[in-house]
Amino acid sequence: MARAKAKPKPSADKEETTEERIKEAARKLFTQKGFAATRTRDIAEEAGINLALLNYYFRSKQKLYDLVMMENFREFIKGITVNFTDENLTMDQRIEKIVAAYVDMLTRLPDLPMFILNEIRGNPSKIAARLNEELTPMRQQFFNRLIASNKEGKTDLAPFHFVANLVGLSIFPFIGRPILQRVMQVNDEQFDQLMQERKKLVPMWIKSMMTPAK
Amino acid sequence: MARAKAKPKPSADKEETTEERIKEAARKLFTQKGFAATRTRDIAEEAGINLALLNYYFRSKQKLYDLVMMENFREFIKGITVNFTDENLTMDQRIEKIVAAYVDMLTRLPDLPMFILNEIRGNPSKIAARLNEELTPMRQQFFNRLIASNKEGKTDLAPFHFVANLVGLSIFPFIGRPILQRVMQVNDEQFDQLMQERKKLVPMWIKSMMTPAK
DNA sequence: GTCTATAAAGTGATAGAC
DNA sequence: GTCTATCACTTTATAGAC
Repeated sequence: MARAKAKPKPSADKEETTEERIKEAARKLFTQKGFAATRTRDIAEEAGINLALLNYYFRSKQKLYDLVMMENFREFIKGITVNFTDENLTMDQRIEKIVAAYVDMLTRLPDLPMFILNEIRGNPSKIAARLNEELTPMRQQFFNRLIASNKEGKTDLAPFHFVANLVGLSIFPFIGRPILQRVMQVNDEQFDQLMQERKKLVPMWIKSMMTPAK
Repeated sequence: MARAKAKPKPSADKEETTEERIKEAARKLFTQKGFAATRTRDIAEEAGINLALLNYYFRSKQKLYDLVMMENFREFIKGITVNFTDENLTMDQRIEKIVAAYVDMLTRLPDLPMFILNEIRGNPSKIAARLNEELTPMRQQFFNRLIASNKEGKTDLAPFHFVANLVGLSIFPFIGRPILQRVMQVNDEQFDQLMQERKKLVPMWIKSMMTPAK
């Protein structure tokens, strides 16, 4: 959303443009602290540029935030949607892929889920449209497959509980990470190790939930 | 933390004092939108009083926030701690009580978990002290009991996974409620019904995790 | 494109009348 | 105790020089 690009800096390969530097600084701070708690001055400082440049490239704080927010949002649901479009997988394989995708993404971007959840809480309708737009085609596929799975007598779990459990078991440890690590006295390295374990454990647990021992 | 109490309003039973009205208005907005996004003017309006009164009763926005935050925090961990101090319960009964306590509390106070999680993310050290203080005695009891449970051959689940699963399955549906309700097309009444179901389902699932079918 | 300086608006907090 | 009016400071955004 830059106004002009007189000198797009055709310099070295790895060097990023000023516009990108600002956007990435904004993403870091917005994602960490939210819209209200982030000052444009902090973004400028983080990007190593002057405050005026921020308004030169992006018209306003709000515009910059909206841009970052939409990109974050797309990143967040990417991992989920991809693994539902592959027709050649069994339900069990799909579950394994989804859990692994979540664990990998959240290990990379630990602040993303809180950002998304806060954003949705603050602007239910704003995000809602985009959310429906992105997920609706997948939802139909998902329901059909779950119903088929039910017909085979594999489970009688309500779809809501199934999704809540799958997503909760995958995402919650990252959301509650600060509390969990402290209470359970686990360091960063151990935490990552435990999350890797969960790639195998969560699908196993999900399966055992569907066919309860009792 | 009122400065003066010249006229404590000795009026009718149900009528609340101005100080309480302000605090409850502050709790509502702070819990919903966080510290930075909440303006003292909004709190005053929500409480139906003038802005100056807020500073009369509570010295500053920060002081008022700290007060609300500590009370929220205490409320949040109350449900957990209570059910660990009762010596006359089996581990299974304890789990049932914890899940039920969470579901009931979060049905009443749906914004509490996000508030706590945001607060901890923003001020790791500030909360950390109080968190340790409140939970340390319980943690030792918990570990001992879980180890005892392991010795009986009931489970070999790592304590971290056990806690992450128990808390995640109980709390996550409330945290992800806006997304879950939309994606799964569940209305408010159905949601409450599903949460009541989980009071029985979650303990069952936790048990089945400990003795995997495979 | 990038900067300095400054306008314009927002927000927390207080003084002082009642 | 409660209000109105206002100060003091912060923060976003823009104007204009380079």
